[in-house]
Amino acid sequence: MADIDSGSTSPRPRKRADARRNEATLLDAAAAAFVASGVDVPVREIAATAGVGVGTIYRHFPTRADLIVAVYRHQVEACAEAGPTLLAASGTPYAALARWIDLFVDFLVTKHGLAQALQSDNVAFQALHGYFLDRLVPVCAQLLDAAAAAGEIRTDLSPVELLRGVGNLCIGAGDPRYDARRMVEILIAGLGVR
Amino acid sequence: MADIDSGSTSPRPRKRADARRNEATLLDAAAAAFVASGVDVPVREIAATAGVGVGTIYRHFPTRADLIVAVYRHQVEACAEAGPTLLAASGTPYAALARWIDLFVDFLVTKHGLAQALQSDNVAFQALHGYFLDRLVPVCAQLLDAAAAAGEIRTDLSPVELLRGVGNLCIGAGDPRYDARRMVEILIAGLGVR
DNA sequence: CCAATATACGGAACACTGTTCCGTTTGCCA
DNA sequence: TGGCAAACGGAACAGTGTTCCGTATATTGG
Repeated sequence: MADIDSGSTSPRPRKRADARRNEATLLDAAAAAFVASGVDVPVREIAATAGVGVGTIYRHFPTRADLIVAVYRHQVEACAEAGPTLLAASGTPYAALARWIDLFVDFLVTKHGLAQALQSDNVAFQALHGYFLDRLVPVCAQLLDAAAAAGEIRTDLSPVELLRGVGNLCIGAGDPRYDARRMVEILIAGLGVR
Repeated sequence: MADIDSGSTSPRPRKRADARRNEATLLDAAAAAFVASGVDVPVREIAATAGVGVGTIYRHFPTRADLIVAVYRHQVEACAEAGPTLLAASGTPYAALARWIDLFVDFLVTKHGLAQALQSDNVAFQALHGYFLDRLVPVCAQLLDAAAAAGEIRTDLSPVELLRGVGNLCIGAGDPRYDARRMVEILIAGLGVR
């Protein structure tokens, strides 16, 4: 590469240094705030933690969903990539599916309020919903198809429905009187052919 | 305090006529608004529909949950009472449980936003949560115990968890891409012993 | 190194919630 | 019919998300 950005294919003039710094600070502050108070934490609180104004948040992340996606992108990617791996490594497709769903549940139950946000009908959260679906539905479909082809599970369930059902069951995890993992386990058990 | 209201057991001086009239009007308006816009419909909208001020709503129903409970009380009672009936009429306790859960799901999926509200951690909704639990947990427990005693289902699930799981699965019913009834059916299937 | 300027910032302001409060109205009873 | 407790209406308050624009500053051409 001859110089910093040689190709005219990169129409990105590179952001100002303070902007890049603020974006990183914001991601850290948001991640911390999400852990401490859930993904519904007030925007002003994140801004205060990061030491910036609310306007700065909205310039970097036009909607709250964009901020959430940015914070959790790595983990969602990891979950998506684990799908094929598990399919190759597990004894049966059904077992792989069960283990993959476990990963998904692990992710959700440790993100206070995320499962709830995923089901919100608020338009601001559609990007969030969309990102999760775009990234995870194909993986889920692959596992589901494999298990169905092996005759291990019922075939009348779409990947979107399964993900949504599992997401729903994870709402309110954290309450000691409600074990989301067990509920999902029962759901997955119900998937098996009699 | 010799008289005025002879029995000291009746401390209710009977409300003013306009108050009783307004309460009824309010219940009708709320029921209509819930159907049209879900249980999250703004208070001002209900007030406008009923032709009263918002203050009047809050005098009759101190929290939003009280209003929701008042609107749906009859239906919840009916669902609760159906439990023992089904247990007596069905072939097996497990079948009775499945049919009773069906009733519960029918109720929830026709009440736009109610399942979501039931899981809200907002303190104003605790009364709602509490009412549902008080009324339905004993019924669910009876069905669950009977099925467990018959050896038909796994025994490590509490009535509260089951109700909550089913409630969760009903969130977002109404979306044509998500069949809450089927998800609950799968969950109940997963309850059965292998 | 300095000035010009596009970029980014901060936070006041707006819109929309639920909820409270209190001056005004009204049904009820003596 | 007069008085008053009960009930009413809606303005006001508090807490959200989101937008907007005057101000500050990083960058860059001279």
